[in-house]
Amino acid sequence: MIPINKIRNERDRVEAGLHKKNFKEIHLINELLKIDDNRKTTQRQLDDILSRSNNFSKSIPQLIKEGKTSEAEAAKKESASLKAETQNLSDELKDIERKILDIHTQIPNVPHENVPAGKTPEDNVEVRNGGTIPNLPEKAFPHWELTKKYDIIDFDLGSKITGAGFPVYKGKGAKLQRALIQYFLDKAIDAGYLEIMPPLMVNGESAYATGQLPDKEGQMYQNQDGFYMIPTSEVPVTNIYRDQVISESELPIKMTAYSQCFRREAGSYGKDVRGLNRLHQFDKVEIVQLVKPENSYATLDQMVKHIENLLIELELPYRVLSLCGGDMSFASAHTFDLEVYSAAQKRWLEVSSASNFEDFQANRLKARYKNAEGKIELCHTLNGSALALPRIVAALLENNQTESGIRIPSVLIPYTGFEMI
RNA sequence: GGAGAGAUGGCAGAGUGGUCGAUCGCGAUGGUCUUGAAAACCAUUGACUGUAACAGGUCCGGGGGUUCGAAUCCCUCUCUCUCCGCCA
Repeated sequence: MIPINKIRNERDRVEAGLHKKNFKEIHLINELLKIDDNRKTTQRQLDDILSRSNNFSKSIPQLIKEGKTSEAEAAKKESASLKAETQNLSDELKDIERKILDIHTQIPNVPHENVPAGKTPEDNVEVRNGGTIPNLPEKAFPHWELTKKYDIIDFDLGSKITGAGFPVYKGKGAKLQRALIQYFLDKAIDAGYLEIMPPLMVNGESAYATGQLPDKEGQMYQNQDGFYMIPTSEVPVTNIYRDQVISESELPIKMTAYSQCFRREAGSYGKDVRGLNRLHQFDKVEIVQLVKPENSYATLDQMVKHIENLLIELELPYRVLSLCGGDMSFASAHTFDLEVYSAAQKRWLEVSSASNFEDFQANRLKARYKNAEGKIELCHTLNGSALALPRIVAALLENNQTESGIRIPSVLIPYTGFEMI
């Protein structure tokens, strides 16, 4: 949520930004500010009555001590009748606060000024690319055939055991998963991230704090205890700092986590979901940072470079996209997507998304720090996939296929223990 | 799952109906002293809301109740600890 004071003080900039994000309900800004004004006046009325009631209450012990029983009784009556007056006001206030929250949670974050304008993925801007797209022979196989040919990932078996989108990794397929996870974690740890192994289920408060609730409820699996299976480790990891005030010297906080991720992906269909392209359960290594506001964009660049370097070392052709306003997620102020080219499918696959949420997520999380002057401010939060496995595997299998098998990039060989599948 | 005990400021830990937003200690910050540091001593030190700044209001795990007044009494939920049961 955008801090309300920010909306108040920089209203033009906020509205222009929301427009860029293709947000249709700009009128909500006006409603929010109006109802917040209402909140303040109601709060003041209530506080005033409470204050008077408190004064009567406080005088009672003294009056009793002095033996002024009838005056004490009168004070009790005064206080009680004032208290009765507060009932309506405090109900009203609760109602107002509910409305504020309801409106507030519908307003997305404001994009950074460098975010390109646009509404659809076609409007995203390629900022750079790297690697070379391999020239595969005409009869090159898409990964879902390669996985069958070498018997390394079994989609049908997963369907039998659970359902579509829950593949079974076997033999070298399983080893390749572990190798990638280990490699990604090692690189993140080398870059100064603290490894976290979080719970794979979270409660509603956590899901709310990072913004999965209320709008993305349908995307998560929920169990009979009301817990949600995490769609990304961003949720539990970022929630470590929920309701925390940390000291400035602790920043930046850098955390990385491997986890399996669970997404219902209701409504997906067709070639987009074939093979490894879209799964209900998948593996991902995530990087998360909490930083001082003035450093957050330098941090975003640094995170994108980190992810990019992984793709370079894996020898995959990639491109970095700056997402346009309309294609960015609700909470993001600036997002870079990294895509790799899957040579047999002849398409780009998103393998990472790195975002700066500025103070939007921190405001909901209440993740704050105390600066040098002792003032409490919101942190900026960022996260990125480094990396999500399935599409990396898809591209590796397709791009590296040869007559004699699938070549493992050299950086992974120490982890896999084999050079070919 | 059953029985009992508990949850208070960064930590530790008092407080069982009336100036308690909360004693003391540790920690942290500033200062004195010192070449510097340690020690010692002095001072400051919870959050949210609100105001131009004061004032005011709210918060003692969450929610509700009793009362003029609740950290303190009652109900409820969550979590932690001890014992029993079950178990990778």
